[in-house]
Amino acid sequence: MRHMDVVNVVGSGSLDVEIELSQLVDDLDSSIADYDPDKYPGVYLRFSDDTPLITIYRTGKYIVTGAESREQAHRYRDRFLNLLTEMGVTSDTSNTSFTIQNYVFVADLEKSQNLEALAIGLGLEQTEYEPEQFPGLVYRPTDASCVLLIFASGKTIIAGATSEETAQRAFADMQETLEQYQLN
DNA sequence: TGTAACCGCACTTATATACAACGCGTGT
DNA sequence: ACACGCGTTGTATATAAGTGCGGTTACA
Repeated sequence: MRHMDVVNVVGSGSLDVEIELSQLVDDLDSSIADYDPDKYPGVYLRFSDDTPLITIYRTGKYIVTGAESREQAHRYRDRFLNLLTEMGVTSDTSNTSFTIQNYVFVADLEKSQNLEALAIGLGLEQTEYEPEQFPGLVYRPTDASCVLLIFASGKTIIAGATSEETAQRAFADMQETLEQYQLN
C-alpha cells in the first residue's frame, strides 16, 4: 500500500470535575496557558511549541488537538492530568475517559488525477467536485465513516476516521475502485 | 509609476468542546 | 402577547491538500 502519514490526531476526555478556569489560569505558567473568555470559553494549554494543544472547559471536559500520533495524544493527555493532580485541581484521574475522535492523514496516489473522471468512477452521489469552490474532490465512501479529499496531483487527505485502520482501509478501497475503472 | 514576484490568507474536510445569539415553536 | 426552552449557527483549535485573491515588496 502506498504510504499514509498521520498529520493530526484529535482526542477528547473528561476530568469528571468542574473547573474554575480563571483560577486554573492563575495557577498555571502564563507561558503555557491562554484564556480569553470574551473570545472563547475554553482555556488553551500548550506545554511547548510543536506539541499538541489542550483546550479545557468549565465542565471539566477537554480536547487534545494537533498530535502527530495516537501515542503522542495520550502522552500529552497524561502529562496534562499529572500537572492538574500536582496542582491539586484533580485527585484521582485514573478512571477518567479519553477517546481519539479524529485522525487526519495525508496520502499520495503518486499519479496525477483527472478529477472529473474520478467523480464518475467513484460515483457522483458519493463525490463533490466544484473546482471554483475548492480544488479538491470530496469523496464520501458509503461503507466507511471517513471522508477523502483527492487532488489533481494525486495527493489525498483522509479525515474523520476514529481509527488508523478505518482510514487505511478506506484509502485502499478507493485505490481498488480506481483500478477497477482503470482511472489510475 | 508600472509590472512582476512573492507572501499570507481563505477556501474544504473531520472532530471534540462551550458559549453567545438567533429563530421558532409551544404553553401560559 | 409574552416567556421559556430547544435547535441551529457562528465563534475557536489542529492539520494536510489546490487555487485564487489581495496586499506588499522590489526592481526597472
